[in-house]
Amino acid sequence: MLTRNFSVHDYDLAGTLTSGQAFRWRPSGEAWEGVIHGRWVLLRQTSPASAKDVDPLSSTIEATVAVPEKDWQWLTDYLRLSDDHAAALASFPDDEPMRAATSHCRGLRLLRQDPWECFASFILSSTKQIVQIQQCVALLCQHYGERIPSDTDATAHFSFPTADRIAAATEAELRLCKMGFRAKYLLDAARRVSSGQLNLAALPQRPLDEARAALMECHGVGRKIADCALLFSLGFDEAFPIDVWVERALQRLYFPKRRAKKVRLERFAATHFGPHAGLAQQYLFHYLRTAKRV
DNA sequence: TACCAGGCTCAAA
DNA sequence: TTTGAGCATGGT
Repeated sequence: MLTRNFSVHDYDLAGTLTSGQAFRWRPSGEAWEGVIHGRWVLLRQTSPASAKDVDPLSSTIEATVAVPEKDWQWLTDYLRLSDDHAAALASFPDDEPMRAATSHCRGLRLLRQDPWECFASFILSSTKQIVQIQQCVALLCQHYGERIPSDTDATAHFSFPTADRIAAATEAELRLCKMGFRAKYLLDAARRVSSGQLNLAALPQRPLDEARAALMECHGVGRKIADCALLFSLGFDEAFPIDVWVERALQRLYFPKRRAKKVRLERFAATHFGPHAGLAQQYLFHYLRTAKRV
């Protein structure tokens, strides 16, 4: 089967794919083109024709692949279609910033990406704009990924390179992908994963603090990058990455009168936002980046 | 031209 | 413990 429809509720596909958690999605007309676990995928969201008895939040995500699939669980997992989104929203603190963010970014969701791809991508993210991260990741895939089939083949598509493949490269070679000083960081992480010194697949079974510490053993990986990998790929829904945008949001919305240090914000986030703090964080991030005035 | 970007390391105070 | 320079690169 090359195409399958998924019924969804309160799901903003475009907002989710462009909210800075994944870097390989490109618009293709009304649809979105990307690569998930080495498969080329085209996703299109369609809303039902307006009618009184139709839930306005219900819609369909149509997925098209290039190679026939029997089992689509990989896509259900990636898009987290089985999540109880209403319960997650209900767990958020009932305060004005969260009400504004959830109202403005209706249907925003978390993705569950491949751990290595997610970790490597965020290693490349430091002091880069999202557009630049996308360009850098695309170059990395072109140089070190495997070419994969798509529906048109008008443009080449590539898988995300394995840690083994990147570990076999040199820092100078990686720098050709415009990653600058991050090349040595990516190489260090790839070597640790490739050698088995860092076992990403085992991290979900460990406590949050231990999993974070394991990732931060990699040179160039601090708490922010580790938390992104934990939240967007390893199933730690309580992880709360604090980057410049989220720090700005927390400062402006929760500590407007006095400047709070990063450690203070981390402690606040760990207790204030509940078991789905990571999703709350994504709402604040996307809200601040897309709202005209906050 | 100047500033900034989903940061982090390292040295100096 | 805290602070700030430096790191590559490209967009605005």
